[in-house]
Amino acid sequence: MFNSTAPDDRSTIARIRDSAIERFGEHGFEKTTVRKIAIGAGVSPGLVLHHFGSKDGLRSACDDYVIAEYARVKTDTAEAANTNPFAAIAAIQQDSPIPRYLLQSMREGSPAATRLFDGLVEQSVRLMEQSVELGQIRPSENLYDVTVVLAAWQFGGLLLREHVGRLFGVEPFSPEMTRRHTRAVLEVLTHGVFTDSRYEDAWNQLGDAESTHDPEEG
Amino acid sequence: MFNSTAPDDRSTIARIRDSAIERFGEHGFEKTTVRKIAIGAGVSPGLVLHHFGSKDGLRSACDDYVIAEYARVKTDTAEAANTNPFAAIAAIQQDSPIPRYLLQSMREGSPAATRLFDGLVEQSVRLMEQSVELGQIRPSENLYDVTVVLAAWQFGGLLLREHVGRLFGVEPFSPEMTRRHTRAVLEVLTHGVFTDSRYEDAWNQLGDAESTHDPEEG
DNA sequence: GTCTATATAATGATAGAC
DNA sequence: GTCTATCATTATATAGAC
Repeated sequence: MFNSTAPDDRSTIARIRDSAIERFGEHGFEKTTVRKIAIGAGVSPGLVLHHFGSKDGLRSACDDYVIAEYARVKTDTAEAANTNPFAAIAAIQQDSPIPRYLLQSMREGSPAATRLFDGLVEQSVRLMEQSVELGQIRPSENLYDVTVVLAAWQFGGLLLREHVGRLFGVEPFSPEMTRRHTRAVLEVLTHGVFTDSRYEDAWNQLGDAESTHDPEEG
Repeated sequence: MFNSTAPDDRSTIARIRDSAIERFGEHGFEKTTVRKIAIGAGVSPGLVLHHFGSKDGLRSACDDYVIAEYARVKTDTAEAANTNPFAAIAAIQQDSPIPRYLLQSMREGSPAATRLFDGLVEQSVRLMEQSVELGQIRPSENLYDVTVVLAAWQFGGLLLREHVGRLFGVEPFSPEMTRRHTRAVLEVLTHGVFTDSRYEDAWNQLGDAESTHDPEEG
């Protein structure tokens, strides 16, 4: 899905960029050195800087490429995204360089992360609204907030997949992991976890009481 | 809650440790230098290494201290945790050095993060089981998996609070942020987001079909 | 315990030959 | 375009004086 380019016809610049994406995604920006990237691409360290100006320039080029590539794949699978509101980030869940890079960006808070997160939420909001009209998603007065929280949960869960895998006793990217994770997620998103609305009611009453005292807050 | 020690009676070692906790939590381990820690503690860089052996030794000492301190505070607020299953990590949600350090550890995947996450899940599992017996939490065949996922969501949402705050249009630690975030979370955990169980049913049927073919998987 | 001075290693970046 | 050689900086860590 993310490896459409054959290894032979890649230009030197493309090889450097791919080597950087792989290492930035695996070990993060700080711990990845220009030398290691050069070795991975089979070139000298000087050439890396010659082509991209600086390490930051290289990162920037990687950001652009990865986001464009992600958008391309996402468009290709748009049909699936339109039938299931949570399939939108399915492409990012697999264990390959581009999803890893995006997840690492999110972890490090790099500029690409903001673009990615905002873009995903924007799309999810549209899908949620459509799904409400189609009767698939429960209507809500706070649909936007709910969508943002769901997006944060999705990415956050991905960020902590090593921990989840460890506690499940399975490999973080194994089919077994996906199976159990999806089952638990669907259960919560279908039924919630509380037996009744006592916590929600208590919270709403708290908000009402506060706004009675001070309409500006609450 | 986390600043019970007066500034005057702190030993030099304690001041160095606190300076390190503050900077590791704020900018991460990699980007924090021994020099900056020394400046923050008002000592020379040499003294930092003299007392803790190495930067890694210092990190380890910070891990131990922070986890112990977190456990202490958590014990102090154990009553709250016993009445609401999601108050268990309330202490970590505030904007002070120890929670920030723990969150940063989680982000960087340091050893402390594993200890923290596992400990939190272990406690949450007990609370969930109690809450099911008390009729507050919906019974589930996959209660453990659900608990792990909820823990990952909680931490993950915290990790991405900058993004959530930006999309909410509020400061990441403001009362407004807490209000809207809690409201959205309670809504999802109370009602779920789907109008019916079509997705869950589809998934379960998929699992049944697979296990008919191969009982080892599915 | 605490400091200054320094060793040592690694990094991003540059210069110039080919 | 690509390399080798090198610079300047910065980092952790150590040695020894007080």
